[in-house]
Amino acid sequence: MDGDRSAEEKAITIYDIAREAEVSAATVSRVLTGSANVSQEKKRRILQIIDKYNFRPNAMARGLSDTRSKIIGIIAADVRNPYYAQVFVACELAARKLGYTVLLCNSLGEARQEKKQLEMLHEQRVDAVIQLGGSVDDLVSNVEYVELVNSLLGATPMVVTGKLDGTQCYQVQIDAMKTMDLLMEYLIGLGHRDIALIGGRLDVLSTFEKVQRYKQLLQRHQIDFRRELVRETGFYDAAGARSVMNEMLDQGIVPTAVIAINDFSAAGIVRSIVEHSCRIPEDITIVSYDNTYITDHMIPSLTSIDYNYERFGTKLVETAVAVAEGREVPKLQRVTPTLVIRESSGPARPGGR
Amino acid sequence: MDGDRSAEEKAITIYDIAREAEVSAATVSRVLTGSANVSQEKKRRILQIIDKYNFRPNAMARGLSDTRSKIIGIIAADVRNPYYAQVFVACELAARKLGYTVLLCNSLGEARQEKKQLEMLHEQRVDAVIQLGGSVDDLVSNVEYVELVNSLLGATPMVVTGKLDGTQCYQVQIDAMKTMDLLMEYLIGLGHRDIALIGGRLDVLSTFEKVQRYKQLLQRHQIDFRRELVRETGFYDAAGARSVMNEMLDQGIVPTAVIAINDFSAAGIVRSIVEHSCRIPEDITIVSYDNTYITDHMIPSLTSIDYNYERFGTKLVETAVAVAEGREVPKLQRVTPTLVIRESSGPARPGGR
DNA sequence: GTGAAAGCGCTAACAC
DNA sequence: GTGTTAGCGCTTTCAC
Repeated sequence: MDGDRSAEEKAITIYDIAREAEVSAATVSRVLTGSANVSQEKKRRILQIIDKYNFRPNAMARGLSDTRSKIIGIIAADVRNPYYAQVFVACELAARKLGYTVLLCNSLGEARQEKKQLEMLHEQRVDAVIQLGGSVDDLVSNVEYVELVNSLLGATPMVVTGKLDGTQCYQVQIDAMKTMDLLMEYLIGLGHRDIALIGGRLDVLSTFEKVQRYKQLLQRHQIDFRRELVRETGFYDAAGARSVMNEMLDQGIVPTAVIAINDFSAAGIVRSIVEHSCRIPEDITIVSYDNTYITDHMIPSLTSIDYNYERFGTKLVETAVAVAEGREVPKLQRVTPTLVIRESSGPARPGGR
Repeated sequence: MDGDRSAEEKAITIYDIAREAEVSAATVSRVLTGSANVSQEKKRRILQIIDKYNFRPNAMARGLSDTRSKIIGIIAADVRNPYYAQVFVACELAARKLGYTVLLCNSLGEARQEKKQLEMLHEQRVDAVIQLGGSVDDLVSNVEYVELVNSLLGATPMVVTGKLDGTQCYQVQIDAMKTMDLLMEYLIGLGHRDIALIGGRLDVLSTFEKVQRYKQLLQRHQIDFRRELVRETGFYDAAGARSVMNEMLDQGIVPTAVIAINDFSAAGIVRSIVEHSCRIPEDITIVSYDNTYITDHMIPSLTSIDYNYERFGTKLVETAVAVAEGREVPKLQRVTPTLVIRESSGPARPGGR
């Protein structure tokens, strides 16, 4: 019957269904939305025809009339980073439960892309946007982006995992201070005093907060802060962390423990340590952030900070949906991290400092 | 001025712009789309007002009138798997270049979700759907899904990374045979004859093809096929591969090389080997599929098959766009894999079999 | 319970 | 060049 040119077929509409069922389009719409009662008989007829053609209402037409797209836009820095992938999938699952769909964009760290994507999501009339990382991680918010967000905020509520100074964005943050507390208490409890902190950039909010907290905690435990033990790499990847760790060890600086800013960095650090013929955790303990599956795949497996991705995603989406639907939500919410202990950490080696 | 209830503001439309610029809506539309000439003066006025309000045309309304959404839907099995994450990002980048946006859904291996998502994408009137993995990987296609796809294919063209028997889907496949050729030639060239193949499920098309090819190649090189060296795990994760490898080694079966069905599996296999006090690659060589970043993060780093993700994504998207825009494209295209050699592979140990 | 008709925001003929 | 006018495919009053 229908050849290969089937792409040329006129799309079937609610009117086609109505005509064949010998009812009005309004009635078809009623059974589609369940917004009003329809007689059993007609309902049955309509449903059957819908099924016969595998008819699906055009979401654009629907969106035009009721102005709710039931779509949540998500701007992530890069889903190839398993941290974002996990948050994203958690969001998708949570959204699904609430009857929403998610639309994902990757900014790949480019501020310009971020702007374009936010505008695109707005054009798409998503009901809300969730931004995971990117410029909302900046210690000092980009003015241009703030302006754009402010101009769209009336139409499109936003929830971010960091902050955006000068905007009314909702925030769902991981408690960065708390993550450092967990790590440091654990390490210090194991007798570590020479604790390095490696990776990341200080103009990233969460990294900045971690370093601050790290210093506070050293002080609280009366451990001298050694500037040479804290190293930015500028990135959150393995290569950067590896070369910085190499540098450190080559300088004869050998901490008993190192905190990696994320699992990727940890991978690089582990390699550096192993190549310097040190054992993990006997000589050097290593712990990290994010608890992505990498932690399990490495040898030794990695002690890491977990955020409970499911809860994190749920909170992000619930907040977005609540705001989109006009309900009250606190402007700032926090997610509580936990520590997952694996093979890469142990008591400080006797020789210590 | 505008308090926190700004969400209640009426959205600004093309008519608002037109009124303020003292022109007709059509003229505004013209400058928006660039579809016709408008006098410099009016154009300037309009642009300025658009900018003033940060106005963005409603994509739904636009989509309703011209029936092109400029969106490509992507159904992936699970972006938390870096293989899919890499393909997806490659698709997103390629789509961006062609002026398209991508909408991602994760089926998470649930056939029911896949159906729902395909229907949703169709409701959204995406211009095409790209399906990465999931049921299109099945050796024998699911009848129900085939039916659904066939009913939608008229409206929504599909391109898949596997196949869907009984449909007119476009296919962009990785040449599975070729991947095995690369691996086996390399290993046999290094003197390996006891080559294990571990992980995955035989009812997955690409895995099935790999096993078939594996057998063919053994025969061609006059190496006896040893059934005990080929083990399905049912999954593509580390845990499954690890326990199967443990089993094998505990039975005293010690290949000189093992091919892991993907990088995750390789991670599990490496752990098993290390825990059995064997060295890699001196005692056992290990190679795998996908060349995700894991390969670089492991110690030793992993020799793996790469697909050139950028080219793969580009081909997927170009095919989808071409079909959506009514251009001719071959029904079946192939992507050529390459072998990336790292630390985990080397010559067969003398003791061999 | 059901149909007629208006309208959502835009684009695309069609006149002028 | 520019305005007028139909739709695009739905939902939703408003009568009946």
